[in-house]
Amino acid sequence: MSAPLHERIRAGIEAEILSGTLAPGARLPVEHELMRLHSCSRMTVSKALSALASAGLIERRKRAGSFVARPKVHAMVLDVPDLGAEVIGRGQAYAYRLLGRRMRAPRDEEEKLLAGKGRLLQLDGLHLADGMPLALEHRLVALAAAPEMAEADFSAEAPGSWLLHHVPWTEAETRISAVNADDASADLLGLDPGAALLSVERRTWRGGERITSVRQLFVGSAYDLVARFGPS
Amino acid sequence: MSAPLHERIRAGIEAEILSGTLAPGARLPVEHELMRLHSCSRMTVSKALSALASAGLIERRKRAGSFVARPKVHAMVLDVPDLGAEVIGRGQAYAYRLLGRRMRAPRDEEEKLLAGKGRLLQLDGLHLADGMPLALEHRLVALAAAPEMAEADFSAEAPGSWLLHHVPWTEAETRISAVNADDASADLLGLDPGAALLSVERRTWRGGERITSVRQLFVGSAYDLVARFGPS
DNA sequence: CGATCGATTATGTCTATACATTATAGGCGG
DNA sequence: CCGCCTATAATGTATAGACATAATCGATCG
Repeated sequence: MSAPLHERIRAGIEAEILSGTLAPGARLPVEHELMRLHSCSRMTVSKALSALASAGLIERRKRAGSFVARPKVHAMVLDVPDLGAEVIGRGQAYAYRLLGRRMRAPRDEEEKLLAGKGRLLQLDGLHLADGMPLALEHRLVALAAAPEMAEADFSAEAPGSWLLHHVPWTEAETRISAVNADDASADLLGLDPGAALLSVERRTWRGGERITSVRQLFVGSAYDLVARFGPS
Repeated sequence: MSAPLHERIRAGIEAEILSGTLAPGARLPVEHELMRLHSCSRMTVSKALSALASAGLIERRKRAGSFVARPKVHAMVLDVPDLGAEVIGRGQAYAYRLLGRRMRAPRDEEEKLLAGKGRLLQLDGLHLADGMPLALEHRLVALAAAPEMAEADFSAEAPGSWLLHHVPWTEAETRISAVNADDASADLLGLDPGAALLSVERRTWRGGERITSVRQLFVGSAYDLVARFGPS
């Protein structure tokens, strides 16, 4: 019942926008009007409007007033799951099987950029759900950014999960595409060659420094990425 | 040079967090300390801290102080592009070719849910970039939510773009997966049967009312979805 | 010794006011 | 009629203070 006043004002205007009562492009009451409506000070309505503005719902223009933003390119929220947690959350047994582990020097420009001054740790593995192959993972880690990783044991915890808990990223970029399985991948995943795979490539940074680069190949029929937008 | 004071304070603390100077869990100076440091009022530092808190970078606890949040970043931002704008942005020519258009009654439970009290408009089409097939689109629109759409002309503007500008959504859910092309789809996209396709299924709402449901099949090798997280 | 309870300290909200900034509208001159 | 220019109306930033709220620490009492 007793949410803060600025929050109630914000929610009220948000509801009017989402319901369409306030159409895109519509001008909403000026701050002094809202002050009068809610019998409060200007700082309070300003706080409500600032929140709406930073959420992209309205646009504020000096001298002109505040307007409902025209919905441009919408953005959605894509969950970046810890794969293990995700599988267990679906009630399946999760396992990670390490297939290969090498420490080596960077081989090309892209890898040099990742490695920085140090060497690279290459980790190949298989994610399993209820014993069935779910995804094939090829990962490169910059040892300069995560030196402790050279000694880590990945029989219990997958590298992705280990990294998330020890060297969390602050920036990341994900590319999602579809590819046909080559013979080796198909064999490891227990599929026919040519089967459709969902490819998720992710590069992560921590304050400008590259941490890791990973490519996960999901069995197309066994995994969906889900993104959402809206009042959760 | 002269960014607002609260913004400079916010940026300063953000930088310390991202660089690791302030480690996760660390307590940061109390508001009165920051007031003294920057010779400003409490409202100003409070504004800076509020921004950091709403961005999830810090956690504020009464009586205890403010702490750098332990990073449990699970979400990234996925742009939902207007496909035409996206293609043109890459410097290619964009076209949409309507393949089929029918008005009909809902056929199953899922479609009934979408249609509401009205009928459905089914639109099948092909997105082209520089004359090459980019994606096959199968769309169902609830005419109850967008009656004007029955008369719209889709030779100039794709249905997705039309909808975005006329009946913008407020909630959406996207499922992304990979599938092998069936014979008909492969033929329309100019691919061999079995080629990997990126399947993007999206359902949208406007304040509780279903608007449209679309499945886009992208040529796997020609299109990447990109998601980002981090200080833009 | 342990549980409870109050004092203290931090954040949370709000007011009233002041001045800065900026885009617009409308007037004024050419 | 057009272009400049200024007054004005809106938001943006900041101050100082008041009271609310919540959690923690420590002291007191059973």
